[in-house]
Amino acid sequence: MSFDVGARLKALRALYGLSQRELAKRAGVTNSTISLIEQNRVSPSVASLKKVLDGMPISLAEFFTMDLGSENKTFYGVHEFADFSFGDTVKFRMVGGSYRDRKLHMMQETYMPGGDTGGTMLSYDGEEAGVVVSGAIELTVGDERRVLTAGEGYYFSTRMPHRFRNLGEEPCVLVSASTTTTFQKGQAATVQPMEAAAEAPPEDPPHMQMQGDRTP
DNA sequence: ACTTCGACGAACATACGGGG
DNA sequence: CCCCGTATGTTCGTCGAAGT
Repeated sequence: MSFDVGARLKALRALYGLSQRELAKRAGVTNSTISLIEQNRVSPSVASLKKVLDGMPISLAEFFTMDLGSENKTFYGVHEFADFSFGDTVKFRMVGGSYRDRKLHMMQETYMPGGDTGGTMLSYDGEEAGVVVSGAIELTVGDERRVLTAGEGYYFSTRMPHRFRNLGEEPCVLVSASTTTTFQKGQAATVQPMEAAAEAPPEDPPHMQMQGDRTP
């Protein structure tokens, strides 16, 4: 993938003044997992990366869009979406990634055959709805599970543990919208530029309001 | 159609060497 | 001695091929 997940994670970890062990402890993973991700020697799943980021006050969406600046433009061309992917099988394109104080999270999601948000079910505040554009996707929400095909849709509370998987043989494309920003635990963070992190980690980590429970 | 088995990758536990 | 990041070996789950 083109996005350097490892480098960004490393910079963010430095930004918040955390060691690999400290972040691992907060996230509930091992330090070696953090190390492997930072070296780009593994391609973490959506669920795994979210779990790691739970150790810091930053969402998945912010993780991928924090370098896009901030501008309230209205129209977005094909090449003006925020692209991020997980391995080679799950790709997201978000419109308005750079929109200031964004309240809505609108994405075009592509799941290649075998594409999976991860074995660990996702769960966070908010609601999400979507429509399958092409292909088929298996959606598990709580105890419910269904394969949705083109033209079908879904709407659920993202507090419910959920998972997307493409069990078919052709890519699945869907368009989704969620309240706040998907994968987000709090409001938009004020994150300092990556250069600042590399040069001198701030004494006070960027502040953001948290909604979920979190160990200090 | 179903089961078995091997390959593969993610994640884990642990050990190692470097730097203060 | 402690903390750090990295390396290594192991476990586990998934997937596809082969056999019944």
